[in-house]
Amino acid sequence: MGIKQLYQVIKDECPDAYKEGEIKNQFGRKVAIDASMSIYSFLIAVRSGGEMLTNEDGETTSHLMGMFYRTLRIVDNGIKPLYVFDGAPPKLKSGELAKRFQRKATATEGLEEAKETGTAEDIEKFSRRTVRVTREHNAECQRLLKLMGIPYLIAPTEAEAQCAVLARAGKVYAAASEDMDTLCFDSPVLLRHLTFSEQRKEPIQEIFLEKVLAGLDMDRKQFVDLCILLGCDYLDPIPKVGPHTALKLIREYKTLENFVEAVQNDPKSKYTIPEDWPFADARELFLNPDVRPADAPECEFKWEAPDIDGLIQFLVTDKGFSEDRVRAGAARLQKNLKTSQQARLEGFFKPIPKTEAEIKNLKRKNDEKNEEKKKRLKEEKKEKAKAKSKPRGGG
DNA sequence: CTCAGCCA
DNA sequence: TGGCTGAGG
Repeated sequence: MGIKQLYQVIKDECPDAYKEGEIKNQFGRKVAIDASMSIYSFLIAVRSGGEMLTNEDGETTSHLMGMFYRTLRIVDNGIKPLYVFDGAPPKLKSGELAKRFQRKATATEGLEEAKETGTAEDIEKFSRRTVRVTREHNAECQRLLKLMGIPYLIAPTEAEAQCAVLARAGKVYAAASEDMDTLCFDSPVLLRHLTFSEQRKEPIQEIFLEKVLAGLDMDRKQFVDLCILLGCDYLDPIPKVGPHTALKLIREYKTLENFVEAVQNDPKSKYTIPEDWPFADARELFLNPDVRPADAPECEFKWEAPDIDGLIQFLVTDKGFSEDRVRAGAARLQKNLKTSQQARLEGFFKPIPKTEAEIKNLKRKNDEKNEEKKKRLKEEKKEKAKAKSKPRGGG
């Protein structure tokens, strides 16, 4: 889910706050990945004939397939992934969870109905909506990662928030997520489309929080308020408030307190605050999430050699994977561990010293690029507006 | 989802 | 090489 429309706002308001590029540019970087979110998407996407993959005993293997091959691909690109699992859900989120549960219940009813009367596509559609990540999925993926030599940690509550802490502390370069929420948790850098960029033609987006804040001319608190207005996972959206209005409202009222008060004091206001709208709680969740500090012993992690025999036992013997493929995968892990050691020895990760003149030159080039980007976006916008504008409005 | 194999 | 398709478990 995430913050609806936030990317659009950033694109419009602060074009220098993000970069788009290839996965190769991420070589040598450590990134924190929300494991539970990934598992969810594997359960939905890794299917054959609409059904999840299973071993002979009927145990689901989609999550292991996805986790195994995606991690290999990331590692092949010289990226060092650290997976972060969700802990307990935060209290406020239980409201949202209840809603999801309800959706799941209705989807299950729908599934029964679809099985009676519907087409194969209907059945498939409903079956995808009922997906839930279980304790077992998480535990099995943790076992897999351990065998692959890939580090992971379990967050006290939300993985996204923990990823952000690690990025903020410099333990990883960025939090990798599709979810724009990560910026609200104060991750300095957010990587989007890290994985599906190669297969599809989409570029990797690299979003820089500092530049977002500068571009919007907001402090973090205002930014979080903006995101809540745009619509977050925790709260119902306010009708009639889209990206444009949300921005305008925060600029005008500065805080959600002021805005809500203004609406409630104005019987003719065109906005309606939902019945149960604990925005201060939601804000608190973003500003002070329950996380492990980055220097806690639980946040220690390192990349190790894969346990090949263990992988064969787990994936081949227990889960029915092809031995050749698993061995080939393990070899890729070993090979990349070596190349990254080599790169370190050769000083790849050391910052390259720059003279004053070089720095100045880089800055100038950067500014030029940003100007170009701004211009280009402006023109795109103009053309869009032209295409939209009606022949005559009257007046 | 990713991989492997095939074909332009 | 790169896009497409079917298999993977």
